[in-house]
Amino acid sequence: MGPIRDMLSGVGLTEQQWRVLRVLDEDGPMEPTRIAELACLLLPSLTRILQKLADKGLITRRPDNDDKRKQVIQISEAGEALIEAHLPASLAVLEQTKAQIGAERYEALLDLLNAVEAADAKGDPD
Amino acid sequence: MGPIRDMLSGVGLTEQQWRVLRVLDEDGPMEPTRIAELACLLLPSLTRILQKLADKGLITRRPDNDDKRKQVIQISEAGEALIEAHLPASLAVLEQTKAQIGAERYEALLDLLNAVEAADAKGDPD
DNA sequence: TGCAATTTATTAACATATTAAGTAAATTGA
DNA sequence: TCAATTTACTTAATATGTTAATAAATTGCA
Repeated sequence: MGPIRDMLSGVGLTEQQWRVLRVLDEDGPMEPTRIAELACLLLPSLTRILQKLADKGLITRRPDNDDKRKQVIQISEAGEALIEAHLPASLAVLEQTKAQIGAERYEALLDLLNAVEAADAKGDPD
Repeated sequence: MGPIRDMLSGVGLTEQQWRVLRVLDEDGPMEPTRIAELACLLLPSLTRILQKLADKGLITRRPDNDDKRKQVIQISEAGEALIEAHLPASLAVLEQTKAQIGAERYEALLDLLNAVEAADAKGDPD
């Protein structure tokens, strides 16, 4: 992910922070547990990331009225603007990588990674 | 790598510390820079890992006589004993994963990961 | 109803990843 | 020979990964 990281470092964001922002931009407001699933992060990591994104003014938080343990995280206008400004470049990097290794091999890679995850999960009683 | 990590946590080692020990056990004494290459670690990370392994008495360090910038890291007898005691279990986990996804698919996965690395390196002027 | 078990999120503690900067030793080249 | 550069390693600062502990709210069942 070197190229994408280079792009993000100019904006002062890490890859994980960027991933959280993208999830919120794509799927709308949601609680931290769901963000963690979609962004492939553990909750303790996400807690720190949300604190930083809130400090930067890229997200807002509010309590959930139905379940007071939960909160609702939402991307801010500043966050949306940031996504809009840099998403094209991000997608271009991904497309370039896919093109260089070939679309078919790219799909095959994703399949294999899922297979390994499933295999390890079988051996791991978590 | 969940299963291997579970095994190592019982010994008080992390995956990276284990990897460094294995490299030293397989290829003999060498300098930190070479260890970093073989174990896929950056030197700052390796510096701390070597400190911890030395604290545990699993490695020894001595200055290099030819080039005083370098040092020579060597696995200790305790380190060798630890490898000998747990290598079979470690290899068994790997073989199990390979068996579950299939040897051919396992090879294909390694090839694809190398392809991605090469593609990203091309786009990344580092 | 009352309480144990579960869920959600945070905090803490330790380990690694990454980048940048710093230091010492060795090499290079005029 | 000596200033400039390169190499080897360390230190520092910031961020995430991972596990465990904890607090608060909710759930479910005796």
